[in-house]
Amino acid sequence: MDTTPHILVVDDDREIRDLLGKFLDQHGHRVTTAADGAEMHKALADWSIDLIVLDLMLPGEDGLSLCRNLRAESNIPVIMLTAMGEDVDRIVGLEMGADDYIAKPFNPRELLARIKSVLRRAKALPDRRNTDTSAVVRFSGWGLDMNTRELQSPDGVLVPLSDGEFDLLAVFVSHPGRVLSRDQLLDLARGREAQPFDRSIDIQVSRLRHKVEDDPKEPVLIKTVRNGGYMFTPKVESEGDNQ
Amino acid sequence: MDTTPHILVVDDDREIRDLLGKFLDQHGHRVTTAADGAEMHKALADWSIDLIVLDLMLPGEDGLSLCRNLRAESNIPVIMLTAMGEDVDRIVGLEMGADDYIAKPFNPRELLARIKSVLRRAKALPDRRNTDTSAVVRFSGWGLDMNTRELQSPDGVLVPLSDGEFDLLAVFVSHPGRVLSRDQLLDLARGREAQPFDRSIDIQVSRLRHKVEDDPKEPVLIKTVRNGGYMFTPKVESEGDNQ
DNA sequence: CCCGGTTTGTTACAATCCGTTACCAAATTT
DNA sequence: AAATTTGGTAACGGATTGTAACAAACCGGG
Repeated sequence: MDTTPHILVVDDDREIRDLLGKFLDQHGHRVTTAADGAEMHKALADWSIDLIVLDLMLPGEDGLSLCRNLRAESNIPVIMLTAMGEDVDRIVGLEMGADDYIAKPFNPRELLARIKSVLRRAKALPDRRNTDTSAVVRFSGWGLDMNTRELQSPDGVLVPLSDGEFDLLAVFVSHPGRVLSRDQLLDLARGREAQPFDRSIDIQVSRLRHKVEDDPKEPVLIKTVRNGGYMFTPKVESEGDNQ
Repeated sequence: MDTTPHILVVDDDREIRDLLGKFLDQHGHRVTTAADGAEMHKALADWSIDLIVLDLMLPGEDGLSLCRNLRAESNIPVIMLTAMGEDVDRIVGLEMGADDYIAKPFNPRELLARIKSVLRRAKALPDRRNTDTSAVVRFSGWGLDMNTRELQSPDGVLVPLSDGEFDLLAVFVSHPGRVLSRDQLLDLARGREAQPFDRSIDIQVSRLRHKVEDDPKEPVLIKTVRNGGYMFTPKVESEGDNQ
C-alpha cells in the first residue's frame, strides 16, 4: 500500500516552498508547506507528519527556537535548512536538536538521501508524537485503551474492534469537536493519500458507527459534516495511566 | 560518575588517528584508536565504546561492510569519515546505516558538534550491547531471564523456549507498547532481511503465542496490528540494574 | 560418517479484514 | 419537481494473517 512519508516544509520563501514541495512530491513524498511557526503548528495538528524540513531563518519565532520546542514535545525528526557556509549556524543547529542540517544552496539528491536516512533512523525510535502518556481515554461512558487497543462500552463490555476501526477511532478521540476531512482522516489513521473516488473512510466510519452508536442511522458520536468530513462530538477525558 | 563518552577512531592513516585522538581528548572525551577492522573489534571487546568514527576507506574489510556488521550486532552509533566531495559515497554510507558522516578535510569543531548530536540521539535508544549484568524481566506475572534464557510462567513453571523463540520474546520485552513491523522483528531478532513472502516471523509469533498466551486464538500479550506488525502490550519491569 | 530429535522456514489453505464497486437515499441545486 | 451531488452501506474480491503440515538445516552421539 501507499504509505509514502508525509513531509512538512517550513520556509518563509514561497519560491523555496513551492520548489521543494514539487521536488519531494515528484520523488514520491506527500508534502505540506508552512510559511511560519503558526502554520507549522496547524499543519502538525491536522496531519500525520513524518519529518520536518525547517528553515533556520523565519519571520517571528525563528527556526532554532521552533526546533527546540518541537524537541520538547515530540520526536518528529527535523532537518534544518541553513544559509550557506556558516559553520557557526550549522553547529548551533545540531546542538539545538536537529537531526541533520543541509546548507543552501543544496544538491536535491543529497537532501533526498538525508531525508531517507533520517526517516530510517527515526523508525528505530519510539514514536512520542501522540503519546499523551494517558492510556485510557473516556467519552460518553465509553473507554478506549490506547495501549491494549481495547474498547469498553458503557456497560463495561469489551467491544472487539478491527485494527482499522481502532486506528480511526483513535484519530477521532484525539481530535474531538473538530471537523476532519476524509483526506485528513486517511492521513492520520492510515498514513496514506486519498485516491480519486476513495470511499474507504466512509465505509470505515459506517462500520465504526455500527459498533459504537446506539442508532447508527442517527449518529450522535460521529457526525457527518456534508462537504466537510466527519466530526467526533463527545467530550473526551484522558485518565492518567494507573500503574 | 564518570560518563565522558568513549570514542573509537578507526582510520588507517596514523596521522589522522593521532590528530583526532589528541583533539577529542582535549575536548573531554576518552579516545581509543584502531587502524583496521581487526583492531576495531579488539577495541570493542576491550572497552565500552560509546561511538565510532569510522573511515570509509580501509585496508582489508572496508568501512562500509564494517559498518553493516556493527549494525547487525549492536547499535553503537557510527560517524563515517569520507573522502571529500563524493556524493555517491556519502549517500551509500548513510544508507548503510551510519548515523552521520563528515567529509575530509573537516572542521574539527563540526566533528565535535556531530559527535555531540549523535550521542544525544543515541541516548534515546535502548542499548543493545552485552548486558552481562543479571536481568530478569517481568511482565504480567511472567519472568524472562536474559542471562539463562529461561522463561518462568506465573505459576513458577519453567517453560522451554527454543533459541529463536527466546530471541523474539527478548525483542518484544525490550520494546513494549510499540508496534514492530515484521522487518524490524526479523532484523532485531534474526539480524537478517526479509525475503519476498517471508512468513517466518508470523510462524514464530504463532509458536510463541502458544507458549505464553492463555488463549492463543485471543492473544493478550502479543497483539497483531494489521498492516503494521505486532505489539507487545504488557507493562515490563526489569529487576536488574535500571538507569 | 550416519541417525534420530529438534528447530526453523516454506508452502498451502482457511479465516478475516478492508477497499472498491454499485446502488440507493438524502440533501442540495436547478 | 427534476436533476445533481453527496453520503450510507451491501456485497464481492484481493490482501493479510493464523497455523497445520511438510521439508530443510542443525546437532550431538554413536
